[in-house]
Amino acid sequence: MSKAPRLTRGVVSKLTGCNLETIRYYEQIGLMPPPPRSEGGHRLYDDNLLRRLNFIRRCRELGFSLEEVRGLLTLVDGGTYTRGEVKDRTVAHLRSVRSKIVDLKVLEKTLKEMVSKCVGDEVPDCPVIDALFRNDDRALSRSRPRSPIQGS
Amino acid sequence: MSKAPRLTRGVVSKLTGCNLETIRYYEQIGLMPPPPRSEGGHRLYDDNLLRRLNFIRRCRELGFSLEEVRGLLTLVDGGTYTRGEVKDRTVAHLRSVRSKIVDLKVLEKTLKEMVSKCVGDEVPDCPVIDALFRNDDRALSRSRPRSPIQGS
DNA sequence: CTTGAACCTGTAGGTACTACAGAGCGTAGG
DNA sequence: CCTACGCTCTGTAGTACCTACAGGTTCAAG
Repeated sequence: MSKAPRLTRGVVSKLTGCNLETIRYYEQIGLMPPPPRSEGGHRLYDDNLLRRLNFIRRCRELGFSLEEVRGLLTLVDGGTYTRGEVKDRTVAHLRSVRSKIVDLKVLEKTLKEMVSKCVGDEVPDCPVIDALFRNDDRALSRSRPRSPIQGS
Repeated sequence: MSKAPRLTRGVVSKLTGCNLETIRYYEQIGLMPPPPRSEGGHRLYDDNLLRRLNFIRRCRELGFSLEEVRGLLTLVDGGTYTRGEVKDRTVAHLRSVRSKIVDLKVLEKTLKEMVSKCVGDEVPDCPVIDALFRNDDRALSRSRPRSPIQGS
């Protein structure tokens, strides 16, 4: 029998890549529920909480603000929303997710081209991104998320 | 003949969706070069600067930290890097871009399923994201960007 | 030439972490 | 059982990245 490792804050931090202190912060602001504690008061997480934290962390890395993440989590948690509200919010999130995918694919394409050009002898002092991300249609309809991810 | 609109800070702000003050901030920290000024000292941008700001803004929305954006811009600006450095950095960026795309696609799929379930009568108080983003292979190799986008 | 919107600078405030100090818990080794 | 050392606890201060405001100047429409 493999013994299950105690999911303490430090372990969870390593497993998720989330900074140790940030875990406590997310609990403070109510993104993570307060976990059960040991006799002596140490936090003890479980798989559900681990997945939740993973979800939060990845959303942050994808440029969603804490409030947006909260919104997504509330959808999942089954909050006090009506059918219509849930659907509207989900559709809105879906739109912004798709917009991000589009932008990332453009960036991917550009970087890929840069790499292939770098095979040659010279740094192709490329004005590539100049051609990129011109100011297109979406200018006035952009979603403007607020989100930092400070790193360790 | 269509008259070209003067690209003042306010106009640029509206065109890019970037907060008025943030434009000045990016100039302060050297992400945007100081633009030419009018007689009276007002900033006057051009298409290049507009594209650059657009690029920065979108990168931020995609969860890249300011330092990562700076890195990307330096590649483009043709900095003082050697061939090898340029390539290594580009490949690294490419990897993180692809990782983001993967995550976003998972999220897209989940949200899509939620929407389709919302057609019915009930809010399907879905534990969907529970199954999502489990703690997979990448746990220890994650890139941990720092990035906020505060909103308007 | 007036007048109000847009811009200027400097500075203070806000969000989202991140690090530190000083004390307590927990467990492996003796 | 006891010690020792690492991990965790709390509160608080500091950092990164904006965002808003105050008090004054410029610009352009009328």
